[in-house]
Amino acid sequence: MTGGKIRNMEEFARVSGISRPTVSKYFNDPGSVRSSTRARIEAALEQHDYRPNIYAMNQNRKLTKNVGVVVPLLSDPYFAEIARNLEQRCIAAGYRPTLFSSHGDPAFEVEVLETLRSLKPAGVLLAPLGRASDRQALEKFCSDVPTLIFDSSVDEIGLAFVGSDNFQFTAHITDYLCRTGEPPCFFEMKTPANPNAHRRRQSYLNAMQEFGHTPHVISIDGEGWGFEEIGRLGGHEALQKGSFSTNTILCSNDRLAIGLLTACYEKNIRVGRGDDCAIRVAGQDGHPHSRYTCPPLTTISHNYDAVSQTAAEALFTAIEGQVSPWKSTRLEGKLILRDSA
Amino acid sequence: MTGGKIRNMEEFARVSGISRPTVSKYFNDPGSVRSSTRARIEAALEQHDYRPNIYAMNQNRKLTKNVGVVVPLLSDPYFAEIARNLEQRCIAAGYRPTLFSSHGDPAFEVEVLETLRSLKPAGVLLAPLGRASDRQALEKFCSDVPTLIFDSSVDEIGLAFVGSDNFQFTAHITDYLCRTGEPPCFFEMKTPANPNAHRRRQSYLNAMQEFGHTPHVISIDGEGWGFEEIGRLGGHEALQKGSFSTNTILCSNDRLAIGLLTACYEKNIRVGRGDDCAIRVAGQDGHPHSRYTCPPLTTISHNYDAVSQTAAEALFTAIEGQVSPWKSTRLEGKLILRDSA
DNA sequence: GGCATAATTTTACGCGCGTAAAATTTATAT
DNA sequence: ATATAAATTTTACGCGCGTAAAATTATGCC
Repeated sequence: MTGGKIRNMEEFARVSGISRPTVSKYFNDPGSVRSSTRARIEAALEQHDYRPNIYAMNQNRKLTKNVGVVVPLLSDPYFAEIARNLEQRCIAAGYRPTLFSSHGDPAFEVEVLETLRSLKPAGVLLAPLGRASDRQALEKFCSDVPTLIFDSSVDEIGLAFVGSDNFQFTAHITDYLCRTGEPPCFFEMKTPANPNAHRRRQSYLNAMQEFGHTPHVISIDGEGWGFEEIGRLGGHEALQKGSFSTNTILCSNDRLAIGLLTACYEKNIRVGRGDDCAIRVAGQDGHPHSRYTCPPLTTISHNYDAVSQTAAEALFTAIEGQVSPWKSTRLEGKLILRDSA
Repeated sequence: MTGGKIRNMEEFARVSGISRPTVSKYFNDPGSVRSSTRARIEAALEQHDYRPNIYAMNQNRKLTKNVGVVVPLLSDPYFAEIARNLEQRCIAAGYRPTLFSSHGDPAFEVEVLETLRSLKPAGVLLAPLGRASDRQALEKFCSDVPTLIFDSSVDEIGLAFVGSDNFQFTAHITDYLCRTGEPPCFFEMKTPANPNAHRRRQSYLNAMQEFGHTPHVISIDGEGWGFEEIGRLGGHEALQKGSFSTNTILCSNDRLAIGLLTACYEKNIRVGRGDDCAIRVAGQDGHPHSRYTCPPLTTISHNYDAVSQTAAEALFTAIEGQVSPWKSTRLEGKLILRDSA
């Protein structure tokens, strides 16, 4: 960084001894210019640290390099983690990711999509709110912007869907619980925000039938995204009423389980698989926090890396021109055995 | 939304019967045009749902309406929560917030600032990584872009600093612990990422001296932002060695406390203030998760709302032209009594 | 060395809007 | 009604870059 400040691409082209259109081409795709030219531009870049004006760039480009990443609730570490993962993959692939959270609010989700639309992104990685989402708005957005849906599926919209195999999740952990103790009952929200919850319930019912056990589902009240509190309150009520039919409780997700663990603590009920424990509790998701609950939570974890890799690559492929029919990819989870079950 | 698609402001101006420069003025600041004109534009807006091209807008505007919000680690729900709060205040004030996480990495923090710079933001709300931050890069950025520092202070850079009063935090909770049981020892990281940790240790030492007790600090090893794991491992070691001099442990922050609680669980040590409990554990921060630990964590909470409101307003005031000398605002925290101490 | 091909340069235009200055209209006060 | 200030319109230019077409130059190959 020596020379005076470079004001625009014209000046930068002059100092690097290359024509402006070629410089423009370089910034659009460094591989599209001859390697000797690329070397000269990069040498000049070291001297002058010029960066093209992104507004002027994006105004005229047919396709920006922007990628939107939208999650339902960024304050949920699960989504924060997957968003971070996706963000890094976008950067690595030469895109400019922008992060958005719907904050659990369908109206805000629509606003986010509107904002996103005005960003003219090359593509969007969208984890919809689910049940509460404005289907029509989503559909319209997907028809305008190349959108890959992840985490939670809403019909067959967008380019494709990538997420976890919730049937496998619940079947697998139900199997584990049945083999190691009393068959589990299933603890869930009556009106879950996320459609994955329905698959999990169904998978639980299937698995129990297959194993020859009688299923038992406890559906608790509660609206919104405060799952821990919903789980805690629902747990208190269920414990009070004796709604749990066995000593083993499989929760629809980890955050619900975390709330239930708190309820158990508050009711002085010892959780775990030891002889001195009254009940076993398991979750589903492999939530970043699940390692640190007391007891640490047995759960079945998303394959964060594989989900984000598959999702990101599918989007990039589509952006770069490969058209392929809508497809749903569901990845298996991995059982994580800890002390709670 | 009736009429055909509007391509640009020219067309929109035509259908609304207003000149383009006035329409432009409206979008820049709706209050700057006569109310009758505003009404006509807004009527047209209902009919045609036109939105100005943000790239063309920002290219020419001297000052964009963009505001960057940068936190050290978005997967920490504490930062996610404060980021959400700030984001909403920006929107309410008519700005366009963009969220960034440094992901705990000083090199990435610098990259974020570079990205931000090319966004030509009107202002930035920045929570620095702290000790690991590239001071020079931060300082240079602050001299180019109106930046308000929050959460963790780095010298006297930027427009101002807004955060919590860590001295008050620790003094207050230390006082509480002393009054209700054995005086606490202090559990912290040897090389904390965040400078607030130093203030808290110092405040602990001051408070203990003032109350006439002998302070005792346990400084544990560990690098990075995986505080729970650091707290858990450090907790195991300290418990093993009998490093805790009293039955009461005040942790430098909630995440460390969460890890310590897990260690206690794993060592079968009962935590709480009941007669059957061996030790008391308290945290600091009012972390969103602290309600759901087992036992629920006694802590002293940031005033999230007040911090974000003060920070946001200070930035907006500065953006809108009010120059005022650098100032540090530190807000008091509120004690939250739960079962752990 | 000559040729086909690819890369680059030249030239020129346009994107959608901000903005400034002067002319004109409208609102407000006297 | 008239003067004055404020808002709006007209006109015109420029921002920094993408992009297209044609002309030129460089590269690889036999």
